[in-house]
Amino acid sequence: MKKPYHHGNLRSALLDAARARLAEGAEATLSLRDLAGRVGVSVNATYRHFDSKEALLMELAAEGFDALRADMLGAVAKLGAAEAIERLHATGEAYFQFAQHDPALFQLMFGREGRFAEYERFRQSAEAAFAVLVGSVAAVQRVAPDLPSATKAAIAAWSLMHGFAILSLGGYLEALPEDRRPNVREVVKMLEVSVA
Amino acid sequence: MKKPYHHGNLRSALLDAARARLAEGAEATLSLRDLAGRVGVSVNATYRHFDSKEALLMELAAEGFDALRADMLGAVAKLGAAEAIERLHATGEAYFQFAQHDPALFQLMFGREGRFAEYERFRQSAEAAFAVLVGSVAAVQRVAPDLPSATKAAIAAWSLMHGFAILSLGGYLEALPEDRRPNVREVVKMLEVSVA
DNA sequence: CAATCGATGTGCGCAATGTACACATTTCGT
DNA sequence: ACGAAATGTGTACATTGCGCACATCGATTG
Repeated sequence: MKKPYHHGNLRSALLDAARARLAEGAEATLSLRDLAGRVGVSVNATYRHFDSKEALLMELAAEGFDALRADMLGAVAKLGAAEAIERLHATGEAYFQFAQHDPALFQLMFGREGRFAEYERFRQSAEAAFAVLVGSVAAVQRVAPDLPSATKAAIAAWSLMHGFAILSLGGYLEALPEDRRPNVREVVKMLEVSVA
Repeated sequence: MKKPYHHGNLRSALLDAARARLAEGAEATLSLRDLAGRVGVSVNATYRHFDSKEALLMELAAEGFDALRADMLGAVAKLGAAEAIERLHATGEAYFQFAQHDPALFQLMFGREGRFAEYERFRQSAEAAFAVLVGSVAAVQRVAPDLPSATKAAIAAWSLMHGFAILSLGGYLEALPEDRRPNVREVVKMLEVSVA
């Protein structure tokens, strides 16, 4: 049994390999040659499935948003029936956990100075993820999700969680003794006031 | 008048060139060869002043924190005598303006997944900048800056401003109509509640 | 004042990387 | 069955960060 000329589904295989490398924290050293090698294919075969390395990373980032959305929805669902504020807490905590769980992917999703925002594919996934947050916030406010107050509060909430995630990942808080820095739960609690 | 063999102060000249390139938004395409060329020197001359490209970027990022600190202090100073809460607002707004004014530098300061945090030089500057925020927050709380409550609130405040800055720069908010997204001032106002 | 030495700069070279171009192989629709 | 579309390979090139040997210069020291 020798390996066939055609791979079968190179595209997803490449993405899998890339995800694995990211999980190893090797974002900087992620090369197409490396990916192609792992999948057992020549470098240029990758260009049949992605216009460029950027395009491949963009796809990865977009899928990251899909996963983030799923995580947040899952966390809320697991609560079953609960107060709206509890659901907001769960949403925020899921956001933070996601960042903790796959820091490199998280950085990829946000760290390119919005260069990915040009891709429709990317924007859609990012917006869908954001919509979950808006929903949670709107529920707390007991208003329709498309009201300015809901989106504004949601952006504030997103900002708070996102900033905290970045600062945590970057190690900017490690200089402080543990009792002087808030944990996720404490930060999540602040969501309610910023949403009020 | 021909140019001398020795440059005179290559180190700062390189940093200036790098800053200029960053201001042009060319973070990704910032090469040592490019910098050396602009300064009129061979590539390897740079290695007499920086151990690696990373080291050069780290220095840039550290100086970024110094500048950020100066900006925040300056904004507060310009207020003269004022309510503590006003000073906190000014601090937060200065933070955001800094990010807006030099997005590439800002990303450099935070976007490397904290890889710079290993450098003492970097950590010191970052902490000094953070100390300004802690001071502003502590003043509002009327407590000593080294109390847990002050640093915790300061981290929350930092998170909020930082997250908002990143989301703005990344263009993640541009999908929303203007009247549905908060501006800096509105976000800054939320600092008081998260600090209360 | 000249010899010397450390600091600074140059040239050449290497391995890795993204990507273009020409060509090979396979699959599929008609 | 056969030609076209899809997919993969090989070669090649420019760019990049960086190492090594050597050149140049300013300061120190006898």
